[in-house]
Amino acid sequence: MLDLKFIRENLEVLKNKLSKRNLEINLDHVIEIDQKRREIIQEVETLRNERNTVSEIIAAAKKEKKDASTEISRMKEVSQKIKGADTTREEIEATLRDLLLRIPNIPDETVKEGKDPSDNVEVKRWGEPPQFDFDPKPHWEIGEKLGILDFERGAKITGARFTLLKGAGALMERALINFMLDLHTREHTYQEVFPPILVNRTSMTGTGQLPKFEDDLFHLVDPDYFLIPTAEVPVTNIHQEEIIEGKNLPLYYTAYTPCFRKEAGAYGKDTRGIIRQHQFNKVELVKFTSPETSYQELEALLNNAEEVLKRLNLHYRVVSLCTGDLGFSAAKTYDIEVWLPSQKDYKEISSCSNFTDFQARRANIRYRSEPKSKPKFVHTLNGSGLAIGRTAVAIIENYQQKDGSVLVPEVLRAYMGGMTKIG
RNA sequence: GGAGAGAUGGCCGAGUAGGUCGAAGGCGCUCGCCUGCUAAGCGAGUGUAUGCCGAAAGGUGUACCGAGGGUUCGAAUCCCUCUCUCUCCGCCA
Repeated sequence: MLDLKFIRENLEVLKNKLSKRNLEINLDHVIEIDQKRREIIQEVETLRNERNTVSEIIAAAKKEKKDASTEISRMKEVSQKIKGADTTREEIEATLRDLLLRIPNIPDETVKEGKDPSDNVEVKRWGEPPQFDFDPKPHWEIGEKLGILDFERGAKITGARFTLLKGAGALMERALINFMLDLHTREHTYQEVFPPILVNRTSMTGTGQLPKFEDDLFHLVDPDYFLIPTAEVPVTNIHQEEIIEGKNLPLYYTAYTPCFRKEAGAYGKDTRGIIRQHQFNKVELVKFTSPETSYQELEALLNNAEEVLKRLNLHYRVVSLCTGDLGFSAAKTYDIEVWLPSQKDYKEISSCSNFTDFQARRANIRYRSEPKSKPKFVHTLNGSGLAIGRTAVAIIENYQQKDGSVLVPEVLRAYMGGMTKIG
């Protein structure tokens, strides 16, 4: 959410900046509603002031046992007026809030203007694609043959885009989770948390999934809860409605959770294999920082996520998303894309973003730089560190052997009971 | 799921025959005084949000006593609904 005052005072600049995103936003309407809101507030407050003043007179009169019936009947009318005006005020404020919640974050200055993913900027590359003296197979063929990925049974148990992991496949999933959590907690000083994976409407609104993207979420009707699409939601909301002491910033959290996405609008995309599932595992990195340090913290967070791929010795590149491809809540985003031999292309495996004060304002997460100073909004950041399923895909494809087996990356062996090869 | 208790300012905790309560008192914190250091003591101050006035200091209006609604000229106080916390019982990984 953007600051209403900021919108009011920087309307033209803001229009220009938001126009770089690939969507329509009507800010004039917001200004118009805000104007109405301010007028009605004035009206209500003037009436209330009258009521409060006369109430004291009535109280004094009653105490002295004097008659106050004239004032009382006059205040009856005033109260009626207050009621009416207040209802109008509430309606206007609800409308305004809903409008504000649907305005995306402002892209950072350093984000390139562009329409779609083709305009994203590659900022770095690490390692080399592996060379094969045979035709590398896609992970679903390898996985099925090895008996570690079972698509038919996943679909039978639940439906499309659900997969059953078996044996070494399940083991590798667990090993990857542990490996990543250990790396981030022991070497990158993140605190491990395990949050609820069902959250309420307020939390979803706080991080920006609601009200605009309800169709992408799995929703429980009774109670009115949602399955998280990413650990970003519960972890960022840890400090919802809190004032953090400045000396405690920055805060680093890491969490493993399953994630659930409807993938509405992705029909026909990545239908084979486990690239795009309704349920997948992810280790997430979340930071709460002061506004001054958030961009350098973003670079550090990106490095922390990259480190996972380096240790697994998987070739990847990093791209900086252009304004048209930037997510709703983000001011700046780096995607890490890992090399997939079967596609001869890079596939997103992590997305690291600075949300500046956008989520903090929605979720009301503030900090005090000095013990007595006025609370200000923190900056929130997060990134995948990494998506587990897609990491498994990358390992299966990049470490595949001619005989159909898959070598286990060195760092993972200790986590898999010393296993060096699957198959 | 059943029965009961509770939710007040940074914390503890008063305040229920409705009116001058943004809210006693204590703790904590800040500033000052005092004491050869520390402690104790004394004095003053100490919530948030937002509008208006002011260069600023500050002044002033409005709202907030878990949330929402109702009764009333007027609600922390009365009524209803909800949420959360605690205790006991049941069930359960």
